[in-house]
Amino acid sequence: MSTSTREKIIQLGDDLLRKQGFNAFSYADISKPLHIKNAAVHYHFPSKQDLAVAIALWHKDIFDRFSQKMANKEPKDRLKTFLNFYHSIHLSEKVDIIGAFATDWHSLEPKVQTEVQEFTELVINWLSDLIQEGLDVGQFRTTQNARTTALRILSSIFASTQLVRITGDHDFTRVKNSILEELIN
Amino acid sequence: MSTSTREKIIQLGDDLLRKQGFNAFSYADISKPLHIKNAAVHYHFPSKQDLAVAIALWHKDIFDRFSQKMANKEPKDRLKTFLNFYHSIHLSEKVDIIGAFATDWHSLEPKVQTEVQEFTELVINWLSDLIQEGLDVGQFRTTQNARTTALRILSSIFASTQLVRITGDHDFTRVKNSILEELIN
DNA sequence: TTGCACACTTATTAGTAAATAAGTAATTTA
DNA sequence: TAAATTACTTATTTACTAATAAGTGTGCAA
Repeated sequence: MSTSTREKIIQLGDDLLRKQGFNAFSYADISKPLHIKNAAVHYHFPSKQDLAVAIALWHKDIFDRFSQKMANKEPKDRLKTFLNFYHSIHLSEKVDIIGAFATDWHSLEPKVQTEVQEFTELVINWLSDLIQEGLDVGQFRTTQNARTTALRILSSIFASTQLVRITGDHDFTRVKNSILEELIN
Repeated sequence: MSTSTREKIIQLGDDLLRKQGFNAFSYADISKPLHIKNAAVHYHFPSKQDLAVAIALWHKDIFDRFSQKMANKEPKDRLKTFLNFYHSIHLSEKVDIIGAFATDWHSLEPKVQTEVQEFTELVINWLSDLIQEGLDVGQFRTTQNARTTALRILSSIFASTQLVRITGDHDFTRVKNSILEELIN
């Protein structure tokens, strides 16, 4: 199964967005490694904002498949897999897509913002459901409600992908473990 | 007491950095509102990276004065003031300086990175000390050590300034309150 | 009063940005 | 097999970017 040029552009764009920031990469950074011309990228995504929309949609798609695959797993394992996923983001020297979009928020067009908002709600709702389920079966403990706990877990883990760029590696594992410890007896 | 042009450039640069992102603003965005020429900005800060250094140093300076002013307050009040400070960041539609620098990390020169690292350690150490002190006097409870707790609080609160750009206002207060509730009996 | 540092402006440059128009070759469809 | 569609390239444009060289006026110091 070969990857289409369109798909390659999205993946490389995502990589650049999360490694350097949305306004720190250009179409030349995409066209050169793919050995195509600037205009070929514009053929698939007329504007950079169109590319941003496609990247957001791609993440929604990946997350949908992820949550379907995890549907029958128990809450604790779902959370662990989620945190391990962020660990792999950290190891690849990227930051989370939510944070990457958030810091450049005011340079994004409404159509991009809407997609990012939908993706973010998808993740928060998935996390909230997971936590509620864990509370119901007595696997988790927390004094906060499910959405608040979800927000704190999400913010802690995605901020960590940013923070450890500054403070260094060891702090990521520290935060990751503390999230689990806090929730699980 | 009038503000020097140099100071105005730093403050406006900081504003733009945290509203739009480091690579989303130009020297023209600074010179126009201040009614000076592009080259005047370059006179004070020859390169954009020099301006970034100055912004980081400015934050170190502000934080030093903040921590001196708070030195005699009890841990609980220090933490509350710290969280309220982030609330004001959120209200002014900015993100935290640490996150703003982190997402554009790979487009920053070493001299900038070093200053940002030093500022970040300053904040983490201040938070750690505050938490340790709170634990010692029985004002806080946590199963984690002080640095881990500091990292989780910092990441939660600075990520929230980003996250609520996407999800909306109400979630900020939610997270802020949950940080306090979790720590204080 | 001379001269020199300071805080700029004027004017320009070299480079890069996103974006588009027009052309081409290969494949698909009618 | 003619026509249209797809996936590009070539070539160019407009606009902006950071950065710099050279000049200007103002005020202070020797």
